[in-house]
Amino acid sequence: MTTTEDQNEDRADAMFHALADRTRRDILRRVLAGEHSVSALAARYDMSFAAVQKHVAVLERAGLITKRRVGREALASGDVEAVRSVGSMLTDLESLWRGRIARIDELIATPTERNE
Amino acid sequence: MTTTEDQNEDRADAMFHALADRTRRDILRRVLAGEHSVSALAARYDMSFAAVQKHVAVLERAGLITKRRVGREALASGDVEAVRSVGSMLTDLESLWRGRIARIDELIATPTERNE
DNA sequence: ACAACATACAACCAAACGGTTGTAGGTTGT
DNA sequence: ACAACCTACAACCGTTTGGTTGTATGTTGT
Repeated sequence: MTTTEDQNEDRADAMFHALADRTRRDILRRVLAGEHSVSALAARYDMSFAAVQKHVAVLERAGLITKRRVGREALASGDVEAVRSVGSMLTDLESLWRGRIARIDELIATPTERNE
Repeated sequence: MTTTEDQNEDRADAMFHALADRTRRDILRRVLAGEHSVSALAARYDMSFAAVQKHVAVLERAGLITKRRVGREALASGDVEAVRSVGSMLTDLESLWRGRIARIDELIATPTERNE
C-alpha cells in the first residue's frame, strides 16, 4: 500500500488549514510544551468551551495533536513529528527554488553560448 | 518601529492560509522554480483565469510571491525568504517541545527528589 | 487602426468557517 | 445517591472562501 499523492495533498490541506488560525497555533504551542486537558485549555481563551473544543478537534484531525482519555479528562499532546513533516514540505519547496538558482548560475557560467 | 505581535500573527495567518490550498501550493512550486506570467499559470489549471488570478493575489498578499510588470504581462516569482520564515515558525514550535522533553529528562535524572 | 491578448476587478453564489447555545452522557468526590 | 465536572456533538448564524461570469483597461503585432 502506497499513499497516493491526493492523500498527501489532503494531509497538507488539513495541516496548513489547522495552522492558519492564531488560537489553534496558540493551543498547539501549549500542548507541545506539555499535556493539557481540553477544559484547562479552554480556560485560557475568551471564547466558549465548545469553540476551543472545536479547535482542538481540527488540530487532532490534522494529526498535529493526539488525545488520550484519563478518567473524565481528555489530555491533548502536540505531535512534534507532524510539525516536522510540515517543515519538510517547506524545504521541498525550497529545493525547487534552488534548482532555479542552479539553472541561472549555469547561464552565468557559460554566457552567450551558441544555443543548442 | 518594532513590529507588534499581532502583526506577526496576521502574517502567519495569511501565510498558512495561503498554503492551505493545493492549487496555491502548486502555483507556488511553479513560481519558485521560475518566473511565470499569470496567464501561463492559468493555462495549467482546470478553472477560470479569474480564479487562478485570485489565487495568485492571495499568495502575493501573504508575501509568498512577488509580481513584476513586463509589458502586458505580470510575471510572478516565488519568494524563498518568505517560505523560510514559515519554516522558522515551525522550528519555534519544535523548540517548545524540546523544552518539554528537557523537563522530563530532568525528572528522570533526579527521581523522587524532596519537592522544594 | 484595430483585433487579439493579458490583466484587474466587481458582482454574484454555494459551501466552509468560526463562533454561539443547548443537550446528553460518562466520571468524580462527598 | 447525587451534584459538580469534563467532554462531545447537534443546530444555528453571520462572515469568509473559492469558484463563476462579465466588464474595463492597457499592450502588442499586423
